[in-house]
Amino acid sequence: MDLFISKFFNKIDKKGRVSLPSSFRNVLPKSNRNEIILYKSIKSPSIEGCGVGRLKEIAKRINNLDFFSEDYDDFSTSIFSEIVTSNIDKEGRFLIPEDLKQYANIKTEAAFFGQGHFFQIWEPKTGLKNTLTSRKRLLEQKKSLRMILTQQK
Amino acid sequence: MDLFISKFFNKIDKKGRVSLPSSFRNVLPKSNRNEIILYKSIKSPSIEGCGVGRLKEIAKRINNLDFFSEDYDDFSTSIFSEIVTSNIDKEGRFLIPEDLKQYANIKTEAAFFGQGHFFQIWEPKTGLKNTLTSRKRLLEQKKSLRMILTQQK
DNA sequence: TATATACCCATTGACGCCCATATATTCCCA
DNA sequence: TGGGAATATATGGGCGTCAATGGGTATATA
Repeated sequence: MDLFISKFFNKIDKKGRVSLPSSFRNVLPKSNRNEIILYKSIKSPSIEGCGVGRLKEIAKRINNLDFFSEDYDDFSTSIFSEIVTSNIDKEGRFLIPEDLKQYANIKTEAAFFGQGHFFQIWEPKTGLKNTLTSRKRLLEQKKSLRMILTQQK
Repeated sequence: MDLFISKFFNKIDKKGRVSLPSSFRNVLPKSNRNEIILYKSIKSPSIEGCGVGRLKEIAKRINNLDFFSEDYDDFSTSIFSEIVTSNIDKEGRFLIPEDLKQYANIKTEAAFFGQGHFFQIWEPKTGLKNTLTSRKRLLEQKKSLRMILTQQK
């Protein structure tokens, strides 16, 4: 499986380490399994993460913008300076930078939610609450959801 | 990782030395890890820096501007004539020239912001303020930011 | 000679690597 | 097919290494 799916709840130890769920580790390319990138989610108080390969794609896209435009700086600043890399140790653990933990209000436990091509890290209670409201929103538009689910390609 | 990413806040000591963040040093080519170039940013009160190899890329981008426009001369002059080189010592530190420090209003601490193929050095508070306004501008065009971050190839 | 800069050494704290354990899962063989 | 062994995962902790920082001294340059 090459997608981040399912959810996991792991503890953060005294040193600040937390295990990246094993199934998530397996999504990372064999060529670079010991590094991930993390950044603040735009839409929610959570951290988003994925393999570094994605970053290179992003870099390429930004590089194609007009170098002397204001947009270039905005993208470049908001993305490159806000993204951090984190190394995964031999046991599959990594460190979440302090400011990101604060942003997501994460203290002693982290909830990992698969999102397909990336994943989110939440404070457990907040994350669970979010899945509920998220699902509720979907059910309120059940009709369109059914359309998507049953639609044939 | 071969990109300047994330942000770091380092102190400037009595001798004027400041550590180039370790991860930034690793971006510099192994062949020339003890020299960087610095110049005043055109768009903000900050210093931009990169490895000397990047000079060619800068030249190319300026060359792509309309040769007979006013911009051409202005950019060309403001950038090339202002570029300085700085040596990195054995401990990974370098000196920021006095006029550049003044331009960016840097006193005792420097904030390094990754920008992909180059980096910026800011007075910490000013730099943080800039990331906020920059992000705000982008959120006003949320769609385009999401495109860059989540778009699949 | 005075000032600036490079090299050397030292300190501190953070992080990576190694080893250990407990629990869960898979595998294998009788 | 049941049970035990091997394996994998999450978690805890010791310790060495490296990054950031401070300062002394030599060297160079004006």
